[in-house]
Amino acid sequence: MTGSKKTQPKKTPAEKRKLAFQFFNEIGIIQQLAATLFNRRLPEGLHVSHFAVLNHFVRLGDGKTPLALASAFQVSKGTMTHTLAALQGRGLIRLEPHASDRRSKLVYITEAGRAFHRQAIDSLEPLFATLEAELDLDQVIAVLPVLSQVREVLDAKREI
Amino acid sequence: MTGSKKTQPKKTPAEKRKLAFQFFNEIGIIQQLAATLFNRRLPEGLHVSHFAVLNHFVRLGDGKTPLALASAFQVSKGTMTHTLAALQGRGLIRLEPHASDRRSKLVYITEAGRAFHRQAIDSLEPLFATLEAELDLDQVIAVLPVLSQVREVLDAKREI
DNA sequence: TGACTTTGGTTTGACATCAAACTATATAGT
DNA sequence: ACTATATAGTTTGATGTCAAACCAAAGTCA
Repeated sequence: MTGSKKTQPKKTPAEKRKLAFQFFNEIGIIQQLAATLFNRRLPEGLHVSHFAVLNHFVRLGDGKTPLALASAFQVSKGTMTHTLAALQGRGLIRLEPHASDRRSKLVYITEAGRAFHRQAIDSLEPLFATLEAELDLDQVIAVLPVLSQVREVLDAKREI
Repeated sequence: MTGSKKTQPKKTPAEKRKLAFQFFNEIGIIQQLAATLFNRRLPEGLHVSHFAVLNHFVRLGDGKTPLALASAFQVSKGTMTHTLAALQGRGLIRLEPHASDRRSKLVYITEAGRAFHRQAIDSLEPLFATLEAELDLDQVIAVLPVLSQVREVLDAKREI
């Protein structure tokens, strides 16, 4: 036995490679499907990428520089400029000059931004509810550590 | 005990909800990081989406209609038209009229396409090798069934 | 058969994203 | 201090993607 609970035949390295590839394949598809469902539920003109920034602020605090955000989301500086402009245009964030570095800025979420975030979460509620009905949430949760590990390894590998 | 092997305190539904959300969060980040690394390794001007089509043909056979491909990749028809045009422009695929339905077409991979696919796989080799070195592949593989399940549920939910 | 509907694919207009060029400020080296 | 280099953010041009409008061939039904 190779440590697995199932009584499957031992896998060759090549088979493992293939399955690992399959892992990323599944990840990609899930992401694609989830993002689409997500986007559809998000209010007019708002994109997952916008929501992600607000979500980041709510979860981890605001007052970050655009560059820090770009790096956090693995997105180019230009893209972040664009995203922030959209959020600012809707009054969901506020950009302030950086006290000690006049090249830089600091980004804060506004009250409207928080409200919007809450609303977006709520609009996801029905989707989540049906997912819960059809999925074994405990299994999904059990998988989290592995995902975190993969994410960390990939994160360490990034080149930006 | 709630069925889990770990002796963690029982989770409330709200906590579970939050963790499930976290699941999609991790998925999104992994996808983002992996796609970026992928794209960087892919030869000039080629995109993961292009590679995905070739990969599909190699793994599952060619001779599919554009619509079938669009559906398989959860992408709009227009996007698929675009992707196929790019692939055809590089001579990696060949479009033929559909014998029995003159609205439709059939897409085939060319020899150049296969060669390209092989080359792309090879260029991914070093990346995969380092990933393997830093990850417990068996754990990653063990997670696949859950991912497949999630994918299926989401897939059933799609509205396109 | 002839009009209505459906369906496969393309086109169009909008937006997200990227990489690279650019501007303004900081920092370092002399 | 002065120049050279590095860094934060913006702008630009290209591409991927989407949704919706569009076109042509099928299919339907009366």
